[in-house]
Amino acid sequence: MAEIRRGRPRSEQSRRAVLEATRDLLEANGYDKLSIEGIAARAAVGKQTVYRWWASKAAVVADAVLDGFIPMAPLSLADTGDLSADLTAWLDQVAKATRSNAHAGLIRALAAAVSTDEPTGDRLWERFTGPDRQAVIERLQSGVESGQVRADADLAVTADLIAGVTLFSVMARKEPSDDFTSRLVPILLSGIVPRTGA
Amino acid sequence: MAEIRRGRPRSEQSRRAVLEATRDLLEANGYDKLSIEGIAARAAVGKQTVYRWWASKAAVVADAVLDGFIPMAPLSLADTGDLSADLTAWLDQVAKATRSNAHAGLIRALAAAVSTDEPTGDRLWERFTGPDRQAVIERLQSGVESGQVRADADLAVTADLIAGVTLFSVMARKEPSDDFTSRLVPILLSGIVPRTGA
Amino acid sequence: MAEIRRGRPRSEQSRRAVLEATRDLLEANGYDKLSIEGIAARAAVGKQTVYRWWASKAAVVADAVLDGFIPMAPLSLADTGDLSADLTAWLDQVAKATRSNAHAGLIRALAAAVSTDEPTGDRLWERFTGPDRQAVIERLQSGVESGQVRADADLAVTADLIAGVTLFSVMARKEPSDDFTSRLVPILLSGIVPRTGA
Amino acid sequence: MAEIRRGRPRSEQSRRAVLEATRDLLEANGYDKLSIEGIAARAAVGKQTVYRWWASKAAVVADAVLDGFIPMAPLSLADTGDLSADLTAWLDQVAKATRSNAHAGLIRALAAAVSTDEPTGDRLWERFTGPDRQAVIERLQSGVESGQVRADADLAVTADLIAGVTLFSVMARKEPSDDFTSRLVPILLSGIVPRTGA
DNA sequence: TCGTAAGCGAGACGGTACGTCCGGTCTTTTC
DNA sequence: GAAAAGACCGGACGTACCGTCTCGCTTACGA
Repeated sequence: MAEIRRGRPRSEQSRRAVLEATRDLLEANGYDKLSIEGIAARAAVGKQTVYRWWASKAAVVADAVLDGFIPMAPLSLADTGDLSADLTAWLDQVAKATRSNAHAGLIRALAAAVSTDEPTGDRLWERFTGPDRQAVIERLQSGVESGQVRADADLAVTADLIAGVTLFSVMARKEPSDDFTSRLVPILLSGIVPRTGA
Repeated sequence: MAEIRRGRPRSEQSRRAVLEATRDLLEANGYDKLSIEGIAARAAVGKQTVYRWWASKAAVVADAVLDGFIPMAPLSLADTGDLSADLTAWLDQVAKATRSNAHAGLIRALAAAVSTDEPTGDRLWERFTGPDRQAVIERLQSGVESGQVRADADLAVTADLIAGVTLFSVMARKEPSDDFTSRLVPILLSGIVPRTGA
Repeated sequence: MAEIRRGRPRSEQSRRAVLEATRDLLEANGYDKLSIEGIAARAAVGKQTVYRWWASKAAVVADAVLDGFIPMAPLSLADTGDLSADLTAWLDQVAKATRSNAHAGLIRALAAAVSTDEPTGDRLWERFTGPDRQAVIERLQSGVESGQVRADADLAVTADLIAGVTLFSVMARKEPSDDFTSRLVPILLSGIVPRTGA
Repeated sequence: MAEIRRGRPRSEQSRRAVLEATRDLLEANGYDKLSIEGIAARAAVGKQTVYRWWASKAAVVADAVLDGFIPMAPLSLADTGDLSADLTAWLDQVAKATRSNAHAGLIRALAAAVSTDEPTGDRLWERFTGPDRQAVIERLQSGVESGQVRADADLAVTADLIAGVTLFSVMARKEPSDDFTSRLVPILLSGIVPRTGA
């Protein structure tokens, strides 16, 4: 069942070195000053070794992110029972994280990467936005069970709204007004709370 | 008031040639295969002439967009009196426009440009997202006057939600489900319609 | 007496494959587009197998020549008793052979190889020029015995003159004048014929 | 009449720097460790500047030789009236020069260059062997006038013999026997001296 | 009307990075 | 222990652009 490979096996050490170099250089200089040549040099690895395993700069960055070399702090979406408070707290966390220069730059870098390299972009995008989106959906689902969200609410669309507005404000480099989150949550929730009227 | 300039005045013909070349090459090969060298060559213009008037590739692209050399079809947000129908129609238009390969590529290109060049990016972003955002806000305001939207509704946040979810789906390269728009509008509206309950 | 070797014996088949690949590629692309990597690939042989047995590109080429994979037609220097006619005939043969594109290229390749790799170059040079040089000396010696060449003639120097002028005209890519050979032989002979004067 | 050149003119300083770097590196490491990359680096010149003006490594070397950056000591062929003595002296000079490691390496380098790059090779070869060959022919011609060489002697073929045997001994890396020159000259001369016999 | 001050196309300059090829070496499994 | 396979580091290849710098040539304005 296992694929039998002949010849010298891939060096795990080189793989790590490349990914670590990518992380360091990305932090230091940003995505578009990142170069394969520079990565190889810092990793003390032949350029060919990079080209052998990754198709593009975006692909290297994607692996660096996906394999956890570039820590994108996982933001926990608590479930205290109070959906509004939980969402507000989480969005404040997100706002804070994305406004930090390091992360905002990285996110824009990933946006550029996504723009440039289709297949890798897709993989990166999915892995990058997927888990958080899933967490949001699950929290909303929990809200359904506790009666804070009505049963037929469109959770997926709501999650996309949240992801979208977050992306938008990062890309726009907007200094968010302090109350942006607190203004946002009610609007989001009003789409999914149990109907109050007749 | 007007700055008096000595010496030979700037050639309008060269300016047009550069912007047209940019448009053609951007359409043909995409943003990151676009090069100043290539633009100058196709415009039959000295490289220095480009560098004299524009600070970066993103700046040239921005001018090409802003001066209408790259036609971003202006999408009209009608005011028929039925806010829900108007928004749905407009979002369908947007969805169609942004899914066309040409426009989606351009949008992602602009996203990359925004990521890369801060001051130009801001100008580009504002001019690019501003008018549509303004149109949405005005239509919502008209809804306030007609009583379809409550007076204290947070129009700006709602407009950002719309812009965000649109950007998000373009970047994600998602083929939108046919009913995405029709699922989206009720959620958006529920945040701003007059309160039905007590 | 014979060296007893342990382990798997050297593969004669690989040796032949390498030498044949060398011959083919040398014919096709010339000496300096020849690469060890290319030889190994065409011979379906590991690179290491080449490196195990040959020290350099020149060494492989040398073996290919010496083992007859690259046919350098052996030119026969007849002994009809007429030294002048024999030498003329032989030099005409040599001229014809060396002027053919295939052989001229090969000879220049060998010259380059000799320049590059000292020990192999020497071996190659000796084996390559030696036999013909020896044949010339023997024919001249036979001339001594028949009285056409005087006893104290300097046969070695004469042979070097012949080899030199041949190499020179190949390297110079000169199209030889038709009568070059017939002009050359009298001069060569005049240095070694029996003295006519007092 | 004069070619009107537009744009920035070629930098003479860069040209000199390249040729000087070539000379230095060639002396230091020999022809096949010479690299365009290395030349450009040492000359503090962009690689493209080298590629813009020279087609190959051989071409750079050729220009370096032809423009006198690589001094090939011009060997003077005196005319004392004694042809035999003059030739012997000159050949001793040549032997000494070509046996010095620096020169022998360079000559073999040029041979390799000639082998590799046809048009440049031809130019190089002609300029390199031409003047000496011409000097020999003129000295022989002078011998004709003084009666030491007979009028119908084949001076061109004799000059080729001399050049050939010189090239041959350099390529063969032969340590020349001390008396090689003194054995060579009589043979060469016997082909062209006035006939002594009937 | 003439000089001085830009702007212009052209194109060479020193550089950086590209993506590829090859040189030698090393490390597997297979024979 | 040799062989095929194939990854490793290193380094040069030749190309594409970067942003800068001269050139000779307009094209304006002000003295």
